Amino acid sequence: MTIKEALASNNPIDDITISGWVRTRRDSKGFSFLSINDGSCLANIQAIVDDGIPGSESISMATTGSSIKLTGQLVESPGKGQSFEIKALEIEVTGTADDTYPLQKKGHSQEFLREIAHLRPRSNLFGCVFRTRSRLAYAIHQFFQEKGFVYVHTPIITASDCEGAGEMFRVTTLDGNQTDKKDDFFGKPTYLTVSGQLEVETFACALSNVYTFGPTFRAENSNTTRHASEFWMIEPEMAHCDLEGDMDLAEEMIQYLIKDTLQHCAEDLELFGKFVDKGLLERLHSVSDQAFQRISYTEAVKILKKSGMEFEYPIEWGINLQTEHERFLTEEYFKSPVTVHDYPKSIKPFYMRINDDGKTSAAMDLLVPGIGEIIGGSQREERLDVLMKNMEENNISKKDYSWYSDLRRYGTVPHSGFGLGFERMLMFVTGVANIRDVIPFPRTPGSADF
RNA sequence: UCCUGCGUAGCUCAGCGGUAGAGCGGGUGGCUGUUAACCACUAGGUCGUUGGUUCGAAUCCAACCGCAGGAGCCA
Repeated sequence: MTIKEALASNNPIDDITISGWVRTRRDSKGFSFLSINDGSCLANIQAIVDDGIPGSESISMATTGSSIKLTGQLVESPGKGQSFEIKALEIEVTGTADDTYPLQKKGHSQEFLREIAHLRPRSNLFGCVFRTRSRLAYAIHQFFQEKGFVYVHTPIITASDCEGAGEMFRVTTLDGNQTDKKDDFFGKPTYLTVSGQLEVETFACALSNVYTFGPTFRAENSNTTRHASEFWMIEPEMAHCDLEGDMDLAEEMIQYLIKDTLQHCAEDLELFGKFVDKGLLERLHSVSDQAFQRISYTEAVKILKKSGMEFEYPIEWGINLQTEHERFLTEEYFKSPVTVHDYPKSIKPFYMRINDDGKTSAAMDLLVPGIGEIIGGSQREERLDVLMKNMEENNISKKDYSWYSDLRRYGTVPHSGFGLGFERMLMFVTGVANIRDVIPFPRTPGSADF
């Protein structure tokens, strides 16, 4: 039985077996108390082990970090702090942990725990983070599946080196002496994907509503709390959908995910609210209940200009919003998530649909307090002639991307989609400020341990 | 990649030119239905690395390495 199940019981249980890892042991003359955790939930279960029961001679080996198996009874606890506890009838120390075990009863810094990423899931904080991560992934599938979206697995190895964005990781079997790319495994240069969007568009133009959810790789040398070289991304793509519908879906999804987490990860969120981010629960409730703000890029620039704020980078129509601008909009001006739409076309990639004004693209970014951009999306250019012109202007090879323009050549439809950074969403939901602390084994420039 | 800060015991940190310290954790003993238990005793350190200044460097300077935060890029 898991500890979660045992603790959920309202009645004594005559015969119970639990297995887990010792968090603390408190010895008395004649008996010992153990706090045991198995990761099924945040809470530990307390066990009392009397001297003389089978296995009790090994109680001194049940140190912090060791693994044990207990058989006994679940009984009402005479002590304060827990309603039920286990009265052990038999104990077995499955695996010992000597005094080099790095986790202590006391709290550790997140920096230290990052260095022992193989043991940090045994800490309260990281147990909560990774249980929440699992539930959030499940909720994402549930959200799309309930709406009839089809889950598409786009390739991880790709020859599309474009989107204008991001440095890519080369995938190659060439050794140092071979230089001819024709000798490489795929006969041409290949990379790890930076986005499944272009490929998933082909499925949207067949199955209508689709989504991807998979790993994504960026070889950018970015060193921030919200960038990783390997992360997970969700990319829905909808046929017969314009930018308006795209923004509707993005906002509905964010609210759905927050509500789901509030409902199913209450115990974990309570810990985040207590130790990570005091305002977390209040913010999550307000975000899940209130309508999001929605403004055009042009309006955003006006607001920033009129704000009277001294920005390090003065805002001007035509340049991208800087982090400081985004933070001002979402954290100070609106104090809520903000969707900014219709950006200048010059700062957006070739596949985004050009608006009728000829100056802006049907693009949108969803900004949230504390993190900034959590979603980036657009309506795609569905007109063949306009797309070809965009490709020319952006120096995109028409030959390499003929399969992409074919979608406009054969039965083209208006379609839209966006990308949600999974870890950024998890950061928003948990209040954890560093992306390295919401990924089991984070990969960042200069660091790929474990 | 740029800017800033920080590397002292297993962990968190104090010391900031003159004999390396505390709390927690570990070990030993005691004690109690205990709750980050309590009490006593105890072990534990090339002060990130290399070089320089100085009679003398954990302390001042430089370079390098590592980590963190901010910026750019983005999700």
